[in-house]
Amino acid sequence: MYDINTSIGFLLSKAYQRGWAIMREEIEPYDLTPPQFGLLAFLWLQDGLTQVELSEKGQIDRTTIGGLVDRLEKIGLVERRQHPQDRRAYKIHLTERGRDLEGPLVECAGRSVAKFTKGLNDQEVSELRRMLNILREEGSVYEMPSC
Amino acid sequence: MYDINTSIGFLLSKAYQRGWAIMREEIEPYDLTPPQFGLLAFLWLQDGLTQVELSEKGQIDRTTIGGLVDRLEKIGLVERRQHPQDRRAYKIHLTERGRDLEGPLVECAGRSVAKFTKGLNDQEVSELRRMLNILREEGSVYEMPSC
DNA sequence: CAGATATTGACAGTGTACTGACTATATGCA
DNA sequence: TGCATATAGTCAGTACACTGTCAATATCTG
Repeated sequence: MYDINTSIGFLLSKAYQRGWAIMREEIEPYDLTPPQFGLLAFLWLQDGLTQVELSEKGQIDRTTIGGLVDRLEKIGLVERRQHPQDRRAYKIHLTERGRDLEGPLVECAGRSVAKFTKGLNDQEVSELRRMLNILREEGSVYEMPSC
Repeated sequence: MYDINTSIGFLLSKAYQRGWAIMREEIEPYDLTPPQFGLLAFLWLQDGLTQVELSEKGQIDRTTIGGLVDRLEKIGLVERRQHPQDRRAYKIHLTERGRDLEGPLVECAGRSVAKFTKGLNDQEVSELRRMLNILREEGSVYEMPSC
């Protein structure tokens, strides 16, 4: 008999939802959601990416990026600037406020992860990270690593 | 420096999305989505639950259940029946077709998990299941197990 | 029994995620 | 150069997932 309660997919979705909710609560004071935080985090690593570049790095659909940028632009954390070489594209830039938020938001993220993984020790978290990294890949990355 | 690419939350969301997409593709012929499959799976275990009961078992918001039931009802896999003791509530029942789909859909689920976890061995999958079970809990379950 | 309180489900609104179609612009090739 | 093709971003549509609110109905308490 099939018991969904032990299904990997079901457990994954519930763990994901709990993590999302914990993070959401932590960054609530900044009026942000976890995906919005994620997009900011990619810009902290490298500013001035186009929406397609953000989409590729973040493995997020193009149309979803559009909405995320809209909302972050509205609250003044990023801005769209014309791409100098490509008139179809925008370059997404952090505003000063967007840059300044890196410190406090990274602290929020730290607290969220701590709360979320309270039931696991450090070695288990590393192991989890390793397995999730395998699961998120399309497979092709590992199928022909040396060709 | 904060690198979101190694963040548990980020990896979790990407693994979840890939799992969702694989399952979606597998059950596409039945015009179902993974959450709809999940709801059916709870009814295969126990038919005739109310929306609140489904919501609790599946850890899904009440309002989300409403929409899922709407869609499953529309394609004729479940039906709402009046609760005999409580005029506020419905009992959600599988139709014959909803029951008959258990076999083929469980096979789809098996294929999906196999494809999804191809990069992990059986022992790793067990370990993953154990960790996800810890992560999805609110914590309170384990804080006072014997009080 | 009557009034306070809780519960069931619906609805509106927001945000994420994806599909498919579309416009505008770049690019590659004959 | 000029046409076919590809790419960047948007929009419309669908489905989750959650919040907050509301009406109808149960239940608890005095």
